[in-house]
Amino acid sequence: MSKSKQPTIIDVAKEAGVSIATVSNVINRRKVPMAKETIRKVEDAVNRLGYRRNVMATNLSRRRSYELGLIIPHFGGYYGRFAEMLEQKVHRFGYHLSVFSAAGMNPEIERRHLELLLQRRVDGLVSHGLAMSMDSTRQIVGGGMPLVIFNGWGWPGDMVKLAVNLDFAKASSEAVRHFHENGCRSIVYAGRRKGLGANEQRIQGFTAGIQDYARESIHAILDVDELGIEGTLDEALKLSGEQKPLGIYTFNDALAFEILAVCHARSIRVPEDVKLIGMDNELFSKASFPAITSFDMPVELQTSLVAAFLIKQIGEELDEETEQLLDAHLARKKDRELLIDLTMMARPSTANAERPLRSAQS
Amino acid sequence: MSKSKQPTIIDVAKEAGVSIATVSNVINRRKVPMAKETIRKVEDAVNRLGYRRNVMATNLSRRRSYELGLIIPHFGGYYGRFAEMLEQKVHRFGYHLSVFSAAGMNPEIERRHLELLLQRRVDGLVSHGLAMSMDSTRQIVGGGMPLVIFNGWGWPGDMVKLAVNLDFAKASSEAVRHFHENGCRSIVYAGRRKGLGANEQRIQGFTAGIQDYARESIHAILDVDELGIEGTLDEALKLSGEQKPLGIYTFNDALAFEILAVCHARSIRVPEDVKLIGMDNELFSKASFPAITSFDMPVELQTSLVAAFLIKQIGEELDEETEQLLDAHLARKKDRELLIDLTMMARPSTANAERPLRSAQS
DNA sequence: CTGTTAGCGCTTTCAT
DNA sequence: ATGAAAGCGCTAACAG
Repeated sequence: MSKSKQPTIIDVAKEAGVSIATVSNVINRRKVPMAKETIRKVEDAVNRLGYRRNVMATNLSRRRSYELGLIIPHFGGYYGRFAEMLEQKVHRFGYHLSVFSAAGMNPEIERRHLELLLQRRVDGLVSHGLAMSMDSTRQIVGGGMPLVIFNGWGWPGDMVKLAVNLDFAKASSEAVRHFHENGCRSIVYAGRRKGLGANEQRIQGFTAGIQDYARESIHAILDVDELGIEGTLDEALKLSGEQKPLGIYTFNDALAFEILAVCHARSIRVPEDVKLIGMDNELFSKASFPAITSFDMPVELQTSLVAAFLIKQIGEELDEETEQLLDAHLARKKDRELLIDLTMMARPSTANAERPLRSAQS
Repeated sequence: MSKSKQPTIIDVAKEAGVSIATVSNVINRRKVPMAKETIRKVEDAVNRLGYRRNVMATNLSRRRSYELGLIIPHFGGYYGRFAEMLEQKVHRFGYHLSVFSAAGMNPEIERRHLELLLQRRVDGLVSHGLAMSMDSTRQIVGGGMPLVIFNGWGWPGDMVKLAVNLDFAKASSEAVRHFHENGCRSIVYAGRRKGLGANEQRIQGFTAGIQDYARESIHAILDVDELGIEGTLDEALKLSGEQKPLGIYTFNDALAFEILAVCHARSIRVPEDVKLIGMDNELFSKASFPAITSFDMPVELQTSLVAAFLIKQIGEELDEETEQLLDAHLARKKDRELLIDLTMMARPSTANAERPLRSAQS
């Protein structure tokens, strides 16, 4: 047939008895007027030959890749869901999403992925706040690459146009209130230093929450990376003394879960003696015993906003609906940061005999 | 400076005062002899301009993409780890991996991803056994695309050259034995119909295990999709009658975990009354209370084999070490299927007062 | 409505 | 050791 394996646009043109320009036109469904008959002929030829356009040639010619890159720390839990949703969102605008996992923030792998993305000439980038180094970012953005960060704090305004962040601070404050309302007389935050910005947001919100709702309670901020699981629990217990019940708000569900296991092992009653609140609303927090109160992350909304903003920044038109959604949120952004509320899922781990559960259930 | 944004090889050539062919040569570190001075000049120019080669042009010219595609049902747990590891493996051979999640086996999304992969002219494909339809597969493989399946059963030999599968059947048989050795007098398998091939492998191994090790015990195969979690437990309990303890082997850890929660809620003692074995060795199975016995999946080995075979099929040379690894395993493949052993992680959920834990711990 | 043609940025003979 | 030139497959003016 032809030289290489797959048929090209030339083969199709020949088969259909038209020029390659015409083939290109019908393939791309351009707005140029074409004879119905011609369209049919071309489509027939395409099917007969099993023609499939070569994206590399297309993009080279168009000087656009219609590809967006996403860099996340790993594929698990929230990030995996985020990637999946974002892919769907950008697809609506005709873009494809290339997802890269930094394999646990390995900087070398991160650089490699970033480099590849750039060599691919992606039209835009979205990155988790921790996945990219300041250096890489500055260089890239300086080169004019549209970029939006999610869950990133402390980025200089000249580098990042917009960060779409989950409001961990607010959620943390709510966690304190929830503990307080459910009778906790001592409250601690068990954080992860390596959670970096996300951890700091929680600390900030926790502190504010204590001020606002539970100033008189015993409270503390503990570092699990330093104390270990058991050590953290020991310390919390020691601090609380007779001031029970003790509320422990953790960096994430995984941590809450581990603490719960230790409680079980030591016959510490949850929620009677210790109440637990996690973060992420992982499946196991719902299915554990007792089920753990947690915060649900509105991935749907977050990815919608990220996609909308990025697409717009690239210079594409948004549909009416998306435009409005974006505007509505952009209106209340402060300082290049868009905050998205988390939803508390109250569950038995914070139940109180005298009070029914409040907030969203599951 | 130049017309569009990014500098091209032409700009570099101009800057270095050489021809583009020369630039191409030094960039690709070809074996052709070049003057040291020339190399230096070119590299300087590259750095000065911040040149970054355009992959689309490169690939178009080479008529190869050096890109491999991976299709998985979703990014969670095992699959996410698989993707991450495979990416590293193929990178050693100079290939890049594009990962696509079929978003829970949505066939429309699957087709879209597949189509894109083909339009990108990937050099090879690896797919989860369930992620691709027979139709797509036949068409693609017929077109000469190298493909390797992992965890797929029942693929006709004309379509799939090799399937690299985890030996769920063997593991399931071991689970039965483990239950039996730890005193279970009734044993059930709680499966998921929608687990398809993977579920059938488990059923097959479970049945064989009963024959081999526990013929006299009460046993049954239950379908959780039909009975629900509670229903499954009820049924298992009813069947077992006075024949305690009851061993429940589940399709995966998530399921075991849910059953455990119900046991807690009903004050059924684990492992005294009910013993549990899961599959996947998820983090929460290790951290739950009691920790759940499970099977660890050797993702490292599996991805190594998948990568090695695929790369070889593409026609690339393997290094000595990889070649040997592949040969060693290929030697004991039967019928286009390569089986990989899982490792049991015995934990308290199957503990027996009279017997210490056996097998690998954690 | 359809065809001609000039690129897109890079690789790869083949000369020199 | 280096360069000229012919593509790779497709898009997008621009003519007709």
